[in-house]
Amino acid sequence: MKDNNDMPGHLVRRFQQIAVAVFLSEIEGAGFDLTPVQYAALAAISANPGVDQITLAGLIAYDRTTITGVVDRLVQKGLVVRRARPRDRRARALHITEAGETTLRAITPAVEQAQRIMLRGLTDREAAEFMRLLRKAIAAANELSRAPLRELQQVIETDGDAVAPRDDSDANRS
Amino acid sequence: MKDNNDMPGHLVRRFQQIAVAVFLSEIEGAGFDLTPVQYAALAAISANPGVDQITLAGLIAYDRTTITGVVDRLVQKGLVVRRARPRDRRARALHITEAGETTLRAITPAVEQAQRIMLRGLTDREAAEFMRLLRKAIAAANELSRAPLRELQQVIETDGDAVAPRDDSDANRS
DNA sequence: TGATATTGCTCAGTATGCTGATGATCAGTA
DNA sequence: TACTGATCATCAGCATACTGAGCAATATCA
Repeated sequence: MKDNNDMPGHLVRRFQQIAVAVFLSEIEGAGFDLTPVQYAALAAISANPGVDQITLAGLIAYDRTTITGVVDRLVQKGLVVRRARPRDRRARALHITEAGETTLRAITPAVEQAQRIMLRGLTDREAAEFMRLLRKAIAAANELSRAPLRELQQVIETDGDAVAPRDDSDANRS
Repeated sequence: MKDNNDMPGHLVRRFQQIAVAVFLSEIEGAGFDLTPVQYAALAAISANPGVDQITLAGLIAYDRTTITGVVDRLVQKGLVVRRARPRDRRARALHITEAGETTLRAITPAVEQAQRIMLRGLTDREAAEFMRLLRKAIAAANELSRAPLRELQQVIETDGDAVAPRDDSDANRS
């Protein structure tokens, strides 16, 4: 029988566990209280003001039912606001607040430090190869989970803000 | 600002998400209902009859508070039994049942197939390198999470059963 | 326009993972 | 033996993730 050490699934679970612990430790050390998931969502909202939750979920590969709670917590912390979108009252346009931007800038060093720490066992060359292989494996299996990564494909209808690039003209690709 | 694609933490979270989805899909396709976490625990109990929960947790790097629920579910499914250990009434000696062994044997092909599918984007050579890097990175950061991997180091005191290889004579190794 | 399909979001329920606390038991020692 | 500290296990509480269901609003097409 195969050993756990030969199971990519088991190894990845273990590394993910370490990655989360390192992230939380660094963020807390910097005086903040934000999970990896919340950080990724906050950064994505900052880069795409006015996104709706479904689109946001696709950008960072979260499940649509998970994103609700994550945004709830970001709103509760005052880092994000949900606004109604006049053109589509189903959607909630997400915007980062001043406090959110401030937090995002302030924790970036800790976030980057965390990435280095979790790879401390690898040389720079190995780390680069590791990430290349991860990206390649993920790309080939993206559609196998319920929450695949989705590129931004159309202009986001906001309530007035400038927004991320969108292109309805190529709506006919697979 | 760094992109998500440059963050090992984010990439690993995504791959882990895919790995779990693939595992569940293959297991369900084979007609069983077992999570990756439950499978690893079941396999570890099978290989180490009579282990207590803390030791089991160390063997597969689970948190001690998580293992309780996992074992609960395995017991509920009739795959594992908890027995009192006469020499230490704090501990619960875990044993796999007949049904557990049968299940374990029956799902092994699906488990191995799942490992192949999640790496389908990589060549054999890349897959091997990927796992080597994962193992190396994990080894260097093992102690950074609350639930580090712990090798089996002493004889398990059971309630009469034969037990995992144990050797008190070399108890003085690191 | 009216019926249907789709979309954005939320909720209930289940399964990890973690923090921190508690209870029961055991080991070592004064 | 009484005390102290360590160990095994569990629990409450919180944060992901997912399945599946349902609601409201929009889009589409006959």
